[in-house]
Amino acid sequence: MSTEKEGLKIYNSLAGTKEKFIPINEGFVGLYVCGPTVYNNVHLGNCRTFISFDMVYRYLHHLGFKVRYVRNITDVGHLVDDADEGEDKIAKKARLEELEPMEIVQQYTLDFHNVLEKFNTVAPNIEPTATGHIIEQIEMIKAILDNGFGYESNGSVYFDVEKYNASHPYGELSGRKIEDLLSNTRDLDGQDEKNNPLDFALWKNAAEEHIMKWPSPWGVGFPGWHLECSAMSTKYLGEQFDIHGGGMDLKFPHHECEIAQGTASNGVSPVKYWMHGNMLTLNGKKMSKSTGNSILPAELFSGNNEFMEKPFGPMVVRFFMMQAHYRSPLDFTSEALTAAEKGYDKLMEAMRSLEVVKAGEQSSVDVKAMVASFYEAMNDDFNAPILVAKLFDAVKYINSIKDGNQSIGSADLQLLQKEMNAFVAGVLGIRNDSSSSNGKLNPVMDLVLDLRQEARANKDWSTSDKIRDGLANAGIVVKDTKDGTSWS
RNA sequence: GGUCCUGUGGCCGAGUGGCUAGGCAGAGGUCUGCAAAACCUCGUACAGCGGUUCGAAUCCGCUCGGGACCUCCA
Repeated sequence: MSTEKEGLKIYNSLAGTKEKFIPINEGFVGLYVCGPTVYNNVHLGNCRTFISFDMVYRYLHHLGFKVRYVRNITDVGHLVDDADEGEDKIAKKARLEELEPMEIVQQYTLDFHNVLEKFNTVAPNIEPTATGHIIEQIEMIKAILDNGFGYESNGSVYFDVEKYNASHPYGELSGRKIEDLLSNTRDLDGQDEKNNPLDFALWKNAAEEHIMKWPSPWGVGFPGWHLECSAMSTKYLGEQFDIHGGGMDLKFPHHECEIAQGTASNGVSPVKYWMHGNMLTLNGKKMSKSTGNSILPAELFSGNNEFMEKPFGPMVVRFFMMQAHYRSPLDFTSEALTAAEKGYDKLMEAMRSLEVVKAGEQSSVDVKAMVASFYEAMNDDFNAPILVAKLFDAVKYINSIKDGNQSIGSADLQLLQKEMNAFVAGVLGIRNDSSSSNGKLNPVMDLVLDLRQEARANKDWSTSDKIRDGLANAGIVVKDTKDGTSWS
């Protein structure tokens, strides 16, 4: 396993190229992923990012790294827009629904966990909330002020981008130049507090009627959005850690600001490898609630939506996502999902066959090379679609063994079983969702198929077909193979 | 308007300067009482136009189309 660990390459957004992954502390990985702002149900686009980084986490873990995986919950500070009176997203939703802000937070945090559980994602090791780290955020602001990269204005504190840029490149992650940013700045009302439109809030002064507010050295207020990730990643992963992930749309300004905040407070760039997942589109267009072009996971699973011809299970959706690279855009259509569903069924069927297939004298295929190709694919910047292709090579091999056209030695069979399970269930996070594991149904099916077998032995085709058609109507497919009859 | 990404066979999607992933769909075949499944065979695709090269879909330029960010967004 250690040799595979050496070969991992990661596309680093900061460098714009694939780089060999060298952890700061050998054998350990610090991984931070920007979590959701819990003011609404997560939609499928949000889920893609979390599923992508779940795969990243799973593979790192599989390689034998001890990973500390931190993913935050944003429950304060995320403003609706950038104007000074911009409303907090949580507070706005609370006002609209006449609920306490923390009721909103609770409701949508539960929804988020529930949905991710359905997608079989592994829970992060630490899931900190912004409201739980106000003190850490205040401390970080102090450090930034002490180092001369921030200023106070009317009870708010802003980050001085221009001053920072004089000594550090602001925009290095997103490839922006401060001059371009300045010339493109849109006029927003009520930005008198800032020295410069590019400056971003570290602490915002809160008005009397504001519900979510805390005392600070600068008065009563609440923390800026970008700050929470910096404060919490520093607290749990250190001033500099290995991997920071998030959606592409967070690259600017959010991640750019995190680099600036970390550097301004701690003196070091906070992250070694920046990873960005690409967007999920629906019928060719970006998912967006405002235009109605979005779909919630629950609507997808139930089939209660206007976009899909039928319901799709979470594992089919996950498999579909794994067939595309995390850095590529992916388009979600009914047709593509239907195709993915068949591929998923085929893979699951082969996984079952792999458990019952018999070992022979020797292998007709180089199984070690096959397994090596799994690692090779994933080591190349987590190339899950290539891995899936390689897994289907194995599927073909397994089916051929079953048909007696190929053979496998017992040591190789054990190896293949172990690695296939590790990659399908462990790394890709794909589990068998089919109903065939229903314990109560199994003895009934054994009986029914036994009766059908008797009829077939007597060449009583009308009876055997009646059973088969009846089962088909109930959604159960019967397959006659050389080794007997199976169903699913 | 600015910055950047992208355009692959019927569909979805990898990848590479020359050795032509994979899934789904389609055609033919083997097996089967018939099906289903499985297996075998079949598609010479890389937006368009130029250029570099012995050779490009892969590099460069332009044109057209799609997308992201620049303002909240996974």
